[in-house]
Amino acid sequence: MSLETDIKQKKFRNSYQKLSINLKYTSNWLGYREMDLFKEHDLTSQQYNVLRILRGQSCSGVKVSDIAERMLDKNSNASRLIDKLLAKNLAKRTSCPNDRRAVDVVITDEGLALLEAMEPALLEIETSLSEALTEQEADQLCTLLDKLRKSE
Amino acid sequence: MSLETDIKQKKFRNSYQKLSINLKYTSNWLGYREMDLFKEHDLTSQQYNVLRILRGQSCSGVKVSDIAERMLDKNSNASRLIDKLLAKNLAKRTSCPNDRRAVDVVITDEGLALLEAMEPALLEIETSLSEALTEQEADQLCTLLDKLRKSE
DNA sequence: ATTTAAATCATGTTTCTACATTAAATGTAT
DNA sequence: ATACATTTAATGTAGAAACATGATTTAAAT
Repeated sequence: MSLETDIKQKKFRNSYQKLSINLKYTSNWLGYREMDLFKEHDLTSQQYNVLRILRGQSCSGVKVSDIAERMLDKNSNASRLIDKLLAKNLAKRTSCPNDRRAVDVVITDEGLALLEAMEPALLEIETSLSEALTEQEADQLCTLLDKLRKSE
Repeated sequence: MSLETDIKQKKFRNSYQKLSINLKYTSNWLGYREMDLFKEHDLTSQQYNVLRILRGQSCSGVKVSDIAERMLDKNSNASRLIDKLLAKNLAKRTSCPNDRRAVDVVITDEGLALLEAMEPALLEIETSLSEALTEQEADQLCTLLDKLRKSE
């Protein structure tokens, strides 16, 4: 369905307003698809996001402030998100010896296993996207999104 | 900045994973820009979204269920959002005579005036987007987003 | 050395979201 | 007409997010 019929709005002020609305709508649309999967594993999408970041640095551990910086949703409270992961044994905190303000967070084996377990379903979502867009189109979309963010 | 440097992730599983992340990241990026404006007028982006929907049907009024259906964020509690707008005199409820279950919501003059007052700043954001993308590119991006949502 | 500022993370509080439940009105079939 | 299901909106509640503040450690300035 086109955006117009989806949200029942016929006219837009200009191409950029339409783009803004479409971008948010499509991002939410995809978010809801993933959310079902996250819920099955008792994760929020933010918690998953943190786990993914931790896996990317699983050897060394990541400071809380670095996690916050890399998160897609900048306003999230990384400290509390990590509390949740801790409570589920998906991550662990280790105080950083050379800077006692900092806290290194590391993903546990259990956390890695959870990500592993979710992989097939995520791949399935990605495969379904590949039915709609060719790889070239997906790359092109990415390039346009990157370009959009260049504006001040 | 490219997505890779923004979120400090070098490698992606495939083009579609990268697209998923980029889509969410870019949507949030734009959302934050608008949020500042909304806050200045004591609105959340959801409340603004509802006001925009109401304006689109300002003559007739919109049922709560229709608002919920058209919202970008489907899970929002339209009923409570409307409470907030009511408390600020931006919308009013009128019970629907031919179906007493339904409640028609109408935007007030004050609501219309608020939208009017925000228009210049929103246009400014859109103008800044036009520095990054041509109109053709914006349309192309829209088309690709529509196409993406066709997948099941 | 002492003071000041900055960085880092945790916590308190308020508001919002997600989900289930309730309540009333309407539709439908017998 | 009655019974039962469905639609529509509001509310109760737990949990999460948003935002401000506080506590501790480090770095910088004088």
